[in-house]
Amino acid sequence: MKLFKCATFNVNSIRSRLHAVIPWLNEKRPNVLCMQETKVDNDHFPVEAFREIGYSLLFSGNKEGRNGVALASLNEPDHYITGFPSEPMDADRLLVAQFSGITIINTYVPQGYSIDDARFQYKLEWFKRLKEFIRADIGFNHNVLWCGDMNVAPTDLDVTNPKSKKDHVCFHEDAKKAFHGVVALGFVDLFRKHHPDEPGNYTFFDYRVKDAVSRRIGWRVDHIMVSTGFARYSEACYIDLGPRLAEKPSDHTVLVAEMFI
DNA sequence: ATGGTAGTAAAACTA
Repeated sequence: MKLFKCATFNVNSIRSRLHAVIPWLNEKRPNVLCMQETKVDNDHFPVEAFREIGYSLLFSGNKEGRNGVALASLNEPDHYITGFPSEPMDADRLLVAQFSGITIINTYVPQGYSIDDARFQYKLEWFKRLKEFIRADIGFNHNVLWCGDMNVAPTDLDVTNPKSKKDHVCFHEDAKKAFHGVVALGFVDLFRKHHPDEPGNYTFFDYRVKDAVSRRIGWRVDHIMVSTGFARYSEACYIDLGPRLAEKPSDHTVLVAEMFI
């Protein structure tokens, strides 16, 4: 049995976060790091900084400097896909990498803006499209890790003041239901498996809330969802605040899964 | 908190 470590991190601009990402990656050496909100187009992704410490890179951004997903890995993937099979492809939000025996799905789910906005309906639809994509094109005949910024806090344990957030796009009942629709395909929330009933564990702290981290005002919206069969082989799942200690941290934190393979 | 900050860019827009 070997350990396969997979991490996910919304970097909020990879070029502004290299100083925090590269030292962390070089110290912890996970097999895979999924990144979201890289905010860089494919011609300007800082691949060299990753290659210097022995990581291969997949990245899929856009020309507008928004969104963007990437995947750094110790081994080259056998195969990869960016975006959905049909329009709108959202290649800057979905990246799938196939390694021997493990499929990694890296998503940056649309935030939704406001529950009365068309972008919220787009978010709900996005989960439906993801569900169909996973069901039809990926399947569960092998080990699957679905990682990323899902922009959904699944339960009351996952936000600071649940009563005040019923109409928030990341906590509205419809958002939770859409998210759970994908989960119901056969995923386990790995952080919750290892930390059942434990409140106050957050992966996102709004820059606009003063001293959010020390006051524990945050959201658990970044997740590692593991196919049910594979979830039996987990060793640990934890939030790593390491990159938060750097100057100018991201508003998100790193989430790590350790799997026996 | 009907704020707040940080990122993209080069004035708003998104989170």
